[in-house]
Amino acid sequence: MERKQNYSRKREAILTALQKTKIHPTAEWVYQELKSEYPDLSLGTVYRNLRLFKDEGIITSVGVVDGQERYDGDITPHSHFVCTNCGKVIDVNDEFVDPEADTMVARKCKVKVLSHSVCFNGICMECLEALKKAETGSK
Amino acid sequence: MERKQNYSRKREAILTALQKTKIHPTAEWVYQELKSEYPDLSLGTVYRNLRLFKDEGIITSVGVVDGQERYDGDITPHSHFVCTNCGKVIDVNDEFVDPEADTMVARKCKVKVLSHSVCFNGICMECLEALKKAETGSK
DNA sequence: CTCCGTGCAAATACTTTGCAAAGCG
DNA sequence: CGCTTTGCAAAGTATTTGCACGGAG
Repeated sequence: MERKQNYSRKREAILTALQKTKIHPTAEWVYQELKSEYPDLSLGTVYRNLRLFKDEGIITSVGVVDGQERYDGDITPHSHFVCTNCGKVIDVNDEFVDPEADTMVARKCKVKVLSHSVCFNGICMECLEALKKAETGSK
Repeated sequence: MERKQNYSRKREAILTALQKTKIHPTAEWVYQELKSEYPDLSLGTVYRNLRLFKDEGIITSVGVVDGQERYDGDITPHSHFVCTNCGKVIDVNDEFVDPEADTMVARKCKVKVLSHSVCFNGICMECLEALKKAETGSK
């Protein structure tokens, strides 16, 4: 049973890369990240496996930011902050939603609620500083 | 020197179409909807104007569902439910987030929070029934 | 041999953009 | 007239898919 050699090494690596980072990467980022270690890795494989993981529920998606899907290897319940300026995604380690919300929505809308997500939008610290600098510089 | 834009019937129509519906449509839907009244309308114009409205803040986006952006002409604070089976988007007329959440996130993450959104995911009533029917039918 | 995972490239799907023409004021 | 808006089509970008090949059992 020691087919850890070549059995699904790339697949494993894709999952690990995703779980190791906190930047909520795009498929392209994962591809670039692993390219040096797996020079023959193809972008299609990354997409295929990310999709597979998502279907299996072992990873999740933050949604599409600036046209690219952002994946998250952390499936524990938490919220996200997305910078509308640079697209950065930051974890917010809190749940701001009423614990009864899912049930309430299910009853009121007559639907089956499987999950919910909270996303804050705004400007991250780095962009705030950069914008401030640009402003004072130009005026 | 007011920056008033030129009046445009098509632009007006695109906005009105969006505000009149509750289905949180795609650009394509808006295009199809207006095509009969404006036979020479082009999809590019729809995209251009939706983007314009969004930048102006007079419409908003629910996000990308199944690869297509879903727009919302209703900018009053409310939540959404998205059916993961058929992609339908339903308004949930409640705010489940702690009113202090934005401030808390801003302080904790050292960012500027401009807005937040809550999205519930699950199966809508129609899909539930269809799935149930298919199940009993096949067994 | 069979199966699964993959590289590669072509295909697809959605959205944006360049440009000339048309429209508003 | 100057400026905005549009149609059209081409371009651009992200993602998916078809197919044959390679490795493992």
